[in-house]
Amino acid sequence: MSQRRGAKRAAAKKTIVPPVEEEIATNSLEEETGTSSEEERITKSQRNSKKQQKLVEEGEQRSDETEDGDAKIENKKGKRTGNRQQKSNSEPLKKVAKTDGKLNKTDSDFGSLDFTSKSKTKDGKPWNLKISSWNVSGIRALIKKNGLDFLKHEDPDVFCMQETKCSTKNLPAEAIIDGYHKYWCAAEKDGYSGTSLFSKVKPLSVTYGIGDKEQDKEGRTITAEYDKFYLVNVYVPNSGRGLVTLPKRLKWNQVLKDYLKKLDVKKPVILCGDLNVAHNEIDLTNPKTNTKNAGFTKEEREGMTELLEEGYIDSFRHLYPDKTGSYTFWAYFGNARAKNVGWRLDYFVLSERFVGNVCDCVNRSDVYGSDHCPITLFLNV
Amino acid sequence: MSQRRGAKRAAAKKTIVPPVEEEIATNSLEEETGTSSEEERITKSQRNSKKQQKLVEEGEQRSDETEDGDAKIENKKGKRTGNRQQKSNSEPLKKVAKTDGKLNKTDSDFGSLDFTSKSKTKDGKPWNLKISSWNVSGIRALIKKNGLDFLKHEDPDVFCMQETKCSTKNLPAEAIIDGYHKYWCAAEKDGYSGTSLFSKVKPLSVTYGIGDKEQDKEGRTITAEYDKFYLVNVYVPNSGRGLVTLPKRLKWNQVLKDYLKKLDVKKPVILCGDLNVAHNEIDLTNPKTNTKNAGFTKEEREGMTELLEEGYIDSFRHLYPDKTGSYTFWAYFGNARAKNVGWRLDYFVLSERFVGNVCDCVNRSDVYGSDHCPITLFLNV
DNA sequence: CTTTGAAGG
DNA sequence: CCTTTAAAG
Repeated sequence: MSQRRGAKRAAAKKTIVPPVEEEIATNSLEEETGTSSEEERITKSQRNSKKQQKLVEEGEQRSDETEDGDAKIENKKGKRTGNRQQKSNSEPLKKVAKTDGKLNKTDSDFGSLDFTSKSKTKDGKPWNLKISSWNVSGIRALIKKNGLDFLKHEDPDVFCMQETKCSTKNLPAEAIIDGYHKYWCAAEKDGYSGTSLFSKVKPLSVTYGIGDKEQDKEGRTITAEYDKFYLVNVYVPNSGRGLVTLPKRLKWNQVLKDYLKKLDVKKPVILCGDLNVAHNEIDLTNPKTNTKNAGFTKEEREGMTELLEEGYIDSFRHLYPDKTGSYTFWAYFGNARAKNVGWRLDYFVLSERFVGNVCDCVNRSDVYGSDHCPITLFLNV
Repeated sequence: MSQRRGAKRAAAKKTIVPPVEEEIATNSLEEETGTSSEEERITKSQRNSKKQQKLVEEGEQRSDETEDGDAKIENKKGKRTGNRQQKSNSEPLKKVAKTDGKLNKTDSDFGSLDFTSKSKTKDGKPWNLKISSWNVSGIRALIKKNGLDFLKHEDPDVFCMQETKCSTKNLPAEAIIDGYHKYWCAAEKDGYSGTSLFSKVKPLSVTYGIGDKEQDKEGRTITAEYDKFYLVNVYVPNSGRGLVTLPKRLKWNQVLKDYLKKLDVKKPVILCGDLNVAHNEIDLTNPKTNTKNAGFTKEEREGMTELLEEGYIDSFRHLYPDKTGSYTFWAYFGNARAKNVGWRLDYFVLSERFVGNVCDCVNRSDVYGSDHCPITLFLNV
């Protein structure tokens, strides 16, 4: 069953129009069926020039919402391979979270958290657009823990996920949140990586990947074009234990930088997601002992610096240059989260010329369900 | 923590002596340290002629019980391999069963079950020896479900397990049940197959395998020699989906038959365990639809027939020739157990000349925790 | 420590 | 459907 969304907004913002269709893509953007609406309409020709898009596929799938607003998706019977029964497409998850055996906290106390914000731009303009980003570390596990209840409370206009770890054909029905246009970008490899973007307003265009044949197999990037900016949702490759994939990661950094540069000449860019690097010593609890570990090597940190030098701002650090102990990731082991032994790996990085539009940027460290917490950006656009 | 055992015996039987040591073997029998006692003493020379025993191994391990009878075993720190933390040897299991998400029943209502028996031999002699056998489908999972509480209630003199799926070094402390001599036979492949034998009375000898180099890598057989008989605990190879391992299985049948023959010339044999075959149509719910499935092929059934023709008795069927609907295995899927759509795959097969010693043979179909249920043999010896 | 999928049942 | 492991984080 789809979630019912209890809107609860503090400041004024532009009206959101519900008419909706959904896009699910495994490393590719599928045809749209629904009609777009409102001011941010996009022409057919615009949408069809999907440069980065790669059409791979099997198991394609789409879902249109019903008139009463309840998400309903096709329920094809899974084909049998031998005796092994395959899960049907997007059935509700049958299992609930095994709260019993968990050693780490999984439940958020949403009732006691405050998601409101009266933040304004430097010029005093109130926020009217909210973007959230979350490395969910497996959307199916998150759903079992009721982690997507976050959306009921945060109610962002745009929601970006990383590490969904779910092929399109295995998406549970609970992932089809009502009221958003939904875009899925899965890795070729089942259960690995994967990103998703939910948007109340239909983007002018949505593309997948950063134009690198190899890297784009891993479902790491979704770009949504809006009237005033590009939003790029990324899950940057982890450099791995023993830094085995550091070379791949550094190459990715270069390709991403080039990719953003091309967008930035057209419109301001908002890059969000898990950048898999703590930029400076202030961005993690144990800088001294982690210089040889993935996420805090010299090379990764320099990559972040080089990116910013292209003309981007780390919005959180821009607003809170001296704030310590504010992280977005805590290892599952060692009771790290309870001790706030963490890393700031998730960012909203935006074009310098857009920084005047920023109202606030917060790390939702009290929201559980993953080893990362969500982050939220408040903008006036 | 080790289990405390609440003895509750209905009929008289010979006294059991507690002094205890333990043997844990990965495909091999380790040196004993404890002193054997009582009438069934075994000479050093006898014990050292372990013909079938194969000394492979790594990760050897032993445990001696403390004076107050509480099982205590060495707690070597797991060595680290890279960043990956290995579990320490035989620590108590930290996680409890995820009762939440289970679709199948896992808890036995021991309080309402009757494990007593007034059964007698044909000649009217009361039982004085009880042997239980259970394919536990993963001893660690069973323990999380408190499945070994079965022992507190059944309180057998000998307990045979199949599919322990646990290398010796990963055995949880809860597996070290007090009051038994314990023998473990694990497969070379971690988490696969594996058998165990617990005995209140120390066997005259214990050997592993059936004398086949290949087959004996899989930890499928433990033979315990007693004064009056041999007890052979087996986990017969499954023929697999699509019968891919049927040839291996048929070879196994031959080797086992030859192995038993050699024992049988010395003493009567009791073969117990998961024979992975439903012998006749009466032994499964759906004989018609399963003739091409592992466990009910012509070849497997004939293998069972050929074994019995060597001079053995299927004790359950001998006692209850027409009893229908009495099974020892139900597939986890399709709610099979609740519907009693099952198979009789677990047996006590014994030498014809020993059948006069049988008092009863029962399938404990109300004991949960595995896809098999325990079976229990009552004997007068 | 946790999430995936795979093999095996 | 369930239990194991391996790979990845």
